[in-house]
Amino acid sequence: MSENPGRSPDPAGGPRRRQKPAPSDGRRLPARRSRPERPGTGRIRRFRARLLAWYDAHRRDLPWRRRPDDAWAQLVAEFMLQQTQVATVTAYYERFLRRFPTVESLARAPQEAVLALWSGLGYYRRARMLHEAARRIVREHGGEVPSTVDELARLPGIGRYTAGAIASIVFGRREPVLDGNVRRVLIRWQATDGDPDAPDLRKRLWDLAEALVPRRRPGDFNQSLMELGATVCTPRAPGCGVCPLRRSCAARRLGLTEILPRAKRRRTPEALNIVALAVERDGRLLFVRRPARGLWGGLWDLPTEAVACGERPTQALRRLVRRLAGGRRAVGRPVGRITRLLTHRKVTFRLYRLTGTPAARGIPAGRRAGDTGYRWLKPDESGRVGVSRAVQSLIAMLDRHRSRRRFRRPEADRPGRRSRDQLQGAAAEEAGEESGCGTVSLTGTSTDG
DNA sequence: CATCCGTGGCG
DNA sequence: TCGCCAAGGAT
Repeated sequence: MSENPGRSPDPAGGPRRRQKPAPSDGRRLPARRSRPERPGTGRIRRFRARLLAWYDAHRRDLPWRRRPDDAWAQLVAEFMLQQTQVATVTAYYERFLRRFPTVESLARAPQEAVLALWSGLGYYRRARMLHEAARRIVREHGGEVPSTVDELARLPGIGRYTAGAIASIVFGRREPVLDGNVRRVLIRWQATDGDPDAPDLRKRLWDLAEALVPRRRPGDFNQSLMELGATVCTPRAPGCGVCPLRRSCAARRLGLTEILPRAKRRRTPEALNIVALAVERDGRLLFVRRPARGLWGGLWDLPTEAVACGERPTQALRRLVRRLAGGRRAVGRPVGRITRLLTHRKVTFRLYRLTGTPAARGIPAGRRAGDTGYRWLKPDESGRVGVSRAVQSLIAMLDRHRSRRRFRRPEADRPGRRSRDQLQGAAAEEAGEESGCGTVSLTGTSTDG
């Protein structure tokens, strides 16, 4: 055991060597050799044992852990959990599985129903890919979720992480996983400097994860790593005092837990201004379908128009109304505005209500290029189709606006009683506020130039 | 390889 | 308020 020729990467640099301090000035630590791990070295055995013992004592009771043998349930969970936190997913998970308890049930379902249950969860392409994966599992695998990483990774929406997770958690295969949590844990454990997204570091981390995962209980081990990252080895203020790996953690020894992993630099989100129009007729609201690709792809949307750089929102509104009403004269009354922060965009919606009932009669006179349809929905029906959180907010704002107008007494109609949204929307409208520059054209929201 | 894709929580 | 991050994958 003193010699381990095939063993690597030793997180501490070697069986007997001490960990070299990680430079905090941005230099990288010397690259370590990464080769497949042979099981059984003392350090790695301790790592596994401590982590698994901790997991057995502290694992959270999560919905998908209650049916460990249900490959379909696990697959759904893994799709939902991609780039999404556990707390967010749990609200959607049970409802989705109740509606689609089997691969076949999802494979048969119309895309509309899938997106409706995904509404608000984000990254909607995942829903379409899960849908397609279910169909292919039925068609090509007899309805059984495949058990090897190679087969899994050929399915849409399944990459190396998800394939490893399913193979290990459901089928007990010795396959590693590397997600954001595992990456952070391992980077801290070995006090690795460098860009976590750099390919060479990624490869080394995959190699390390591969070396660490045991033959026995690989799924539990992988989950324990992720669980540790999610609950103890958190990005900020990690709970090192209760960490099962604290005795062997290089970052802790070197006082680098607050520094590692090195933060990614992100661009500041780009400002994007959108006018949206509420077109009401017979108690229904007009929705248009967004193009399948791009932002909020395939979801239903209110009619929108991008505000060009330097343009007043009202100009875009006029353009939108003209396009919808086929040149008819109609006006939009400002309802309010909302702002959504996306990963790399800050989208401001200004909502208007179309006034003038005759105008709504001829709508939609034409459709935008890329739109695949439109429909009129009653308020209680909007939950049945896929809509983004932004649209949910717009609808809620419209509802508040309506009830205010219906119930308020005239003397209550003073600025102090109006919501901030409406006030801002109205103020912006009156001021003829211009859109900020630097906006890009939103896919599917072309200015139909 | 870089960029794109949503949303919510946290300090 | 604001930046960062999350059980990533596709292009």
